[in-house]
Amino acid sequence: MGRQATIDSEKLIQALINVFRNAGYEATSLGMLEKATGLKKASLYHRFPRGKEQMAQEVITAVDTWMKDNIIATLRSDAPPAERIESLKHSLKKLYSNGKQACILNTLSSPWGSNGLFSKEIKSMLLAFTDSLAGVVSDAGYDKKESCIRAERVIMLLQGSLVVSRGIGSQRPFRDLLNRLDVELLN
Amino acid sequence: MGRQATIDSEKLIQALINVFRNAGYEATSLGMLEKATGLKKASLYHRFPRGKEQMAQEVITAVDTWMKDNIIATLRSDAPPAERIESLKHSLKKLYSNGKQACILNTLSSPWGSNGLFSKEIKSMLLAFTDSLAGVVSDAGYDKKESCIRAERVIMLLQGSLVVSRGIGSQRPFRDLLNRLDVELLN
DNA sequence: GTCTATAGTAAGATAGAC
DNA sequence: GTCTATCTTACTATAGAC
Repeated sequence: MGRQATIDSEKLIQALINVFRNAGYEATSLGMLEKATGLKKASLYHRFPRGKEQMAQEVITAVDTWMKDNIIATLRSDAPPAERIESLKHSLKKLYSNGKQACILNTLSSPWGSNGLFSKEIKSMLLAFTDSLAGVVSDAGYDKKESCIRAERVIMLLQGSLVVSRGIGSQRPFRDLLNRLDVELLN
Repeated sequence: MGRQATIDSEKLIQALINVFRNAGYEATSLGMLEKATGLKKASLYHRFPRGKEQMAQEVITAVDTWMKDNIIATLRSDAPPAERIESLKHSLKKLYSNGKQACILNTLSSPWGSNGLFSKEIKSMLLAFTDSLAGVVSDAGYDKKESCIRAERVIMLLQGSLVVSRGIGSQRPFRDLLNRLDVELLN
């Protein structure tokens, strides 16, 4: 066996996620990634030979996996709708540090018609989230069309609450939304 | 009189706005600004001696003025609430090119606790927008607390619809929200 | 697997001619 | 007021020692 890694890939990818989602792709420098991971540039290139672009790609992939394993899977479980929503609340609270962290789907998204590096993954995650959430509303007795409207509205409220929370420097909008989640969906 | 400017400051600032709001501050390069304005670096420095930072500052100021003169002033007029909302609809449609353009309050905002360059202005604009919108709801007969909740909710829906529209590459979420604006505010 | 050192490139910013 | 040319710095990326 060769030398041990000074940071396991789990913690490593988590450090990378935190930089990219707060700064966005272009604003993220290797210097920031060095500081966040405790690894020097050359070491980062050893693990990610294609550099910054590869790091961002693996970050997006890790987020996608986390979303599927946690958010989506729970929303598609066979628990009662109210329970699934309660579970979603806790996942979102954790994911966004109760409103202090931006959403990476927002900060890594690119301008219209620019074929951004992560456009495909971002679109796919937003649609999967909306679709699985609509399923919960549908299971609670609403028809398909109304379920889709409510699900998409809650996704917009979620993204908007993070934008507003960051903009005014208060976690309140995000926290308030979480407390109203069930009402917004099932009322 | 000296030589004439090849681009008047009105068009110039508009070109700068379009770059900054689509790319964000860090990702915006002088090269992009050269292309968008048709002016060379040195000419941009002639008009904005403190460079990129000053350009972004004047961009934010211009947006702030536009918001006050259009959105806020209209929302605070003495027209019937339904008319003011209808007017808001058209302002937003124009401001965001019917959902194709991101909101500069989102793309220029900085991570939590980072004392971003534009934090003060962004917060002030979000609060003024929310407050004036709450006034409309209040004039329609709702009590103060409920008016604030509805106003903030619509601001979040607006920001969220722009995030989702960009994320999935469709103007539909933004357009749908505009069509439901009056319902969301006045029920 | 991690590091120091360095090459190469792009960005922000300035000087001076016209 | 705008330009070309240049300076300086910061960043991405690589080479090679340990």
